[in-house]
Amino acid sequence: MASRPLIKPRKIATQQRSRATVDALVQATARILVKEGFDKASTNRIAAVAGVSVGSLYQYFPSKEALVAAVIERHQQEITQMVRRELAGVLTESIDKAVHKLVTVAVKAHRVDPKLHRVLAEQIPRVGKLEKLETFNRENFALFSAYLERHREELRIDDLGLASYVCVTTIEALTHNAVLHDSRMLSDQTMEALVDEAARLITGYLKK
Amino acid sequence: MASRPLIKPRKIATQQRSRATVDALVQATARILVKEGFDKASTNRIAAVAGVSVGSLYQYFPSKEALVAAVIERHQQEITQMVRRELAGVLTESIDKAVHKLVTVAVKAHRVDPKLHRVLAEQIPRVGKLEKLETFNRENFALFSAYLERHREELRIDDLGLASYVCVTTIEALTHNAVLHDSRMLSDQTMEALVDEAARLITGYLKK
Amino acid sequence: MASRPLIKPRKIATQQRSRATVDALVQATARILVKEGFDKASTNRIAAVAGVSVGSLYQYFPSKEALVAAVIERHQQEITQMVRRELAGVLTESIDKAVHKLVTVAVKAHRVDPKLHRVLAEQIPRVGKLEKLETFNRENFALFSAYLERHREELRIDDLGLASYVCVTTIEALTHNAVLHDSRMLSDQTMEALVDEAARLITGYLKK
Amino acid sequence: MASRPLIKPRKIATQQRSRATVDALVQATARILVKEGFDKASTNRIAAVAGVSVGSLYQYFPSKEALVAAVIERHQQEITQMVRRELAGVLTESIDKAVHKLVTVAVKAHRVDPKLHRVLAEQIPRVGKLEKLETFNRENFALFSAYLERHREELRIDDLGLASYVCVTTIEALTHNAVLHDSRMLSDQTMEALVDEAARLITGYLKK
DNA sequence: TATGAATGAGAGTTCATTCAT
DNA sequence: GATGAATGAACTCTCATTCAT
Repeated sequence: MASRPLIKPRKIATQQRSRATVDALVQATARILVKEGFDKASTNRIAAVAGVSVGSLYQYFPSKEALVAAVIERHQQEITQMVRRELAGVLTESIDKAVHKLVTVAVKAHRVDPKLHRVLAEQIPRVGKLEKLETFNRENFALFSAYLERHREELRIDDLGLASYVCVTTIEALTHNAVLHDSRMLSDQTMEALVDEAARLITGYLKK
Repeated sequence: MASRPLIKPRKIATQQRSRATVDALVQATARILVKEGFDKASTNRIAAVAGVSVGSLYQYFPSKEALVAAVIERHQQEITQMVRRELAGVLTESIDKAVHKLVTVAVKAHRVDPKLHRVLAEQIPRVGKLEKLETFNRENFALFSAYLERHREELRIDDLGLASYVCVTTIEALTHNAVLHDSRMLSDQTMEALVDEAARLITGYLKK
Repeated sequence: MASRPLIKPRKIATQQRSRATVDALVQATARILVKEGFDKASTNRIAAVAGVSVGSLYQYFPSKEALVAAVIERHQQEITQMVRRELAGVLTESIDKAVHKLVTVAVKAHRVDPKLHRVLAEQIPRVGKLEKLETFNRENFALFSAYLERHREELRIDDLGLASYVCVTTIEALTHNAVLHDSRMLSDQTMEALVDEAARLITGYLKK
Repeated sequence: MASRPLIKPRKIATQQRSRATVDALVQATARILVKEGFDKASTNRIAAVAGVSVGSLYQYFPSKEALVAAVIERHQQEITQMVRRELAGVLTESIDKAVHKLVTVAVKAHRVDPKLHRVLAEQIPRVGKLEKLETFNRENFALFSAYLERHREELRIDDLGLASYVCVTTIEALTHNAVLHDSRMLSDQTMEALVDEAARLITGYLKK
């Protein structure tokens, strides 16, 4: 994008190419997963869709598992970034607002790529190094703990870790199921209602 | 057709043998799933562990999928029976008691065969006719709705279906995760604490 | 059919039952072959359709091959009987008439059970003891030879065996193909034309 | 893309390897069919005999059926090429000569690979996309029709299609049976006699 | 004798992975 | 590096046949 000198180090060109190949592979994998399901996502097929050879695939990913892991990670990161963005400044907000925002963001997180999310959640066997898909847990657990810590005196909390666990797990479950399974039946209106209910559930639990 | 005392009809002998084979197969499947994971559960291996031939397997189960489905169903039924037993009479109990009981039962349900439950939840690709594992949903959803209906005036409920969804999903998620993932870290004491917290969460949500 | 004494020897009853079972099996085989093809004709399926157990099937037929052979033989015999009936007295007829009758009968023979005939001809691998399906050959070869012998002086024949071979093979081929493959396209009228042509072919060849 | 002398494009090297594999597979199939019959021609066995892996087999042939089809096609093409070569110029020849040549060629066609021809004709179930083996029909039907058309005035023909059908079918049947079944008994001398008889049969039928 | 549950060799096929080019 | 042909273990499933009841 910036003006470039006439000679670029080959290494960078190479790295760019590598990067492009890796991206293409991850994207192809995600695409096949969404469109045809895990069963159809063979390495040969992935390579073909990515426009590279199987050999190249194995140049960049040591196994099929690693490829799927990359898809999961990429998806996770997209979500994490979005959540971080949306939740900036939440620490200083009131409980009601904060919790409502949290739930809203959780819904939004599941809507980043719901089809992919569903496939990852339902079709990928959690075996080997393939971790559980955690939309709203790891990083957000910390965030939530921090919030609780900060507002501790306003809240009715004994065990902070336990409370965080309860809240984060609950929000994750409610929004995950709502978005990924019942979304056809759920109008935006009902979704709002659900968000409100979930917020009330958590708020009631936390407040003194 | 004539009365033949002392001699059992062949059909029963037959049914017994069949039944034994079917049982052996389902058990073998569950055992392999637990001990070695879904990947290792090939039809030949299952038959071998069951002590029958692959042919017999396919005499009773049209596909590998059907076998796994049978394992799921059997597990589901064990849980359902236990839940039914434990929850008899819950309809007439107070909210506090009822909800506490519900959460306690949910924990117990996940402890029926936690290893199997975990494999079923995490390693079985939800593809084809293989439904989601629902420990605490379908039948219990109805039960919960009935409870809420009955105690409606004592409660703060707008949308009964929505409230049921929120409660059932929440209890399921909290207990599922606690039992199946963090159980190593969770002492019985902490578990009790969790149950209390979950109960408080739900109770606070429902009460006026 | 005749009036029967009150007591029949059990052996006969048994024989009748056996006979009935055998018939049922052969019929079931033929039926499955016609309706679903050779691939679907497994011994278990045949037994089921015949209303007996696989065990019984093997009581009467040592192998699947034997069963198919029985179907072929039964079909062959039906044809042979029909041909014999229709061709009685042909020996004394004139060449024109005799040959025309022969061709007509050949067509009729292929129409005894054309669907079965086609399956037997096309789907049954001629392996082991399974012979070629010969509608119009073995017995009729002899008959034809006899005719030629008898009318030798009217005919232009060097090698009687060779002439028989030529005629019988030709008639068989022309009628077989016409009836079994092109019968949809062939109107009765065209069929008649074909019969006439075939007759002319053979007659021209035989006559001085 | 640039001209690269002395270096063959990779594609060709690749194509050569592929081609060799495909050839080996088709040859192996034919060999097994001839030597051991259709029953023994399993895909694994074919691959083994071809000196490649089953995986390679399925890289080039989508099914066992496709492999057999390839053998049939290859055989058919060999025959077709031979027939075309031998029959060049037949259109302008006299009836006697033309018909005699035709029959002679038909015999020769069946002698291209008689054992294979026999297996293909007798053991391959005509199921799915596997067509009838037609040594002397499709293309030659057209050729024969053309001949009759051209010589129509010299001949006694009403229905040209019908006449072609009669002649082609007859020649095919006579030579097929003679070469493939009775060839042990048939000396070259008898074979010549048969050819003469067949030619006389057809000629007599066509001539005015 | 009839039954049908049980057998198990073997079929066709797939696919993650390797490696010569 | 990139290619893609080749690999082959492993899988699901079938079916002619046997044999305990």
